[in-house]
Amino acid sequence: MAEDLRDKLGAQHLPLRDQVLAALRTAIIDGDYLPGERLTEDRLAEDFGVSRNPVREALRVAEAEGFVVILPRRGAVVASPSSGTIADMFAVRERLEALAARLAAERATAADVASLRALLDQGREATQRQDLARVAELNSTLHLRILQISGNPWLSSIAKSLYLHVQWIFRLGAAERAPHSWAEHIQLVDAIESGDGDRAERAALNHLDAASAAAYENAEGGYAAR
Amino acid sequence: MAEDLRDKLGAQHLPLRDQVLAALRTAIIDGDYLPGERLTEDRLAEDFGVSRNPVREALRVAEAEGFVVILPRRGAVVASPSSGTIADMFAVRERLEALAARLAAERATAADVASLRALLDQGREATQRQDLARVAELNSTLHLRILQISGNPWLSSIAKSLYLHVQWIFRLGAAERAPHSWAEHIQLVDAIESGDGDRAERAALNHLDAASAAAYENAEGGYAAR
DNA sequence: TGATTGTTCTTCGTATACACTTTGTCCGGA
DNA sequence: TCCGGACAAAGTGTATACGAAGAACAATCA
Repeated sequence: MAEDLRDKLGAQHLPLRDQVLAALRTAIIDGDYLPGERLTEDRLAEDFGVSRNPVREALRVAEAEGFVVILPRRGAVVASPSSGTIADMFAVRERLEALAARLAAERATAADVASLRALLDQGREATQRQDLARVAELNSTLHLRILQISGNPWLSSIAKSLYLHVQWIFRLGAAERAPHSWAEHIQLVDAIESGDGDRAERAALNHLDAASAAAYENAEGGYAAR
Repeated sequence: MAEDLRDKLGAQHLPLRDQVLAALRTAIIDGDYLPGERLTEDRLAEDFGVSRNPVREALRVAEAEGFVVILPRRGAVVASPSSGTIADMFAVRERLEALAARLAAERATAADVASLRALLDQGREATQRQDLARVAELNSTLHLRILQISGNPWLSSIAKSLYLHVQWIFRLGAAERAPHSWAEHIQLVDAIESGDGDRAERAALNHLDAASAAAYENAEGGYAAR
């Protein structure tokens, strides 16, 4: 949404609130703050070495993004993704990523495809090295790249936020599926390169189905603390 | 997302920041603050009769929702929806509302259908009275109700936010299409009542196509002030 | 004319204060 | 022992003030 303005002037200054937000997100995703855990403003301020104001502003955004729940007069707690909402999430993600794949197929330039191919290569290599963390990282990068190629800012920003939640939900456990899913990625990029929107959409749906099934299995374990 | 917690205790206290956010959103949607207009914290604080703190927190959320753009060290301006992003918006909305219609068809209870029918009746009546403002309002209510019936909180919250932007984009101009779109609404509710997911999805897509075409025509005029 | 400088506006972050809620603890009485 | 209320502690919600730094703009000077 209007990135054109954003990098005019006054850019490159990262307000503290944004840094706090980023730190808070990763802390939640990484499990440093567990679902259900109470997040008092003072404590966060101390953890991040800032005053209460930046923390408060970051918390409001984190709430809008669904990472925390704020109870009036009672403060914030880390949200708890229930297995019900996992299915819901994938239902939405399926639609969105299918659209992204179609748009990407219709709009991708040769350079776009090349960058996707490069990611695939790195992924294959990392898979051989059994470097699962790296594979997971490349996995995210690939999906976000496709979103970017789709050229639809709404799609991009919404799916990006969803994607963060996906990572949160199975930061553990799903790693072992990564090598498997990489084969599906190749199909997806092939389809995008072909420029065939229908085919790309089918490939994306196929991938999402498998991922969703895996997530579901994984979710049976449960992760909450409370 | 976790509304179950929300209405436990400490509820019913609406923090100022939420009131400010609501007021800000409607002010932007209603065109009181025009796209491109500068929003200084002091001014907003004065306009709403509060201190700067609640305003700042509301602004961050408004930014996350895409209503304003914040330039570091320069402040906030009302976002400008370009006709490019209108098409993008409808592309996303199409997918999401199609999903919502399908889920609603699959999950709607008799009471749900009855509430939709009631809205249709009110809409027909308002159309006869030529009360376009009321028709537009009922239009929103209907769509949001379907989202709610879908029972998917992600879908609901994302689509709701998109919907606000739709209203923003043609708060004027699209009103005259409302009576026409009402016929499509009846098709949609019929399909939901039938419990046939495919049919509901087709009805939603049909409706969205028409709305998107109308929005596009309407958008040619342009609305920005800058 | 064009570059530089200085002033002003505004945001950003910090600190502080205080009212009000919620929560937890303690104590006395049944 | 158990209950209930008083009381204190913790934490949020809001307001206010202040200093630092960036950005915009006008005035100045070459």
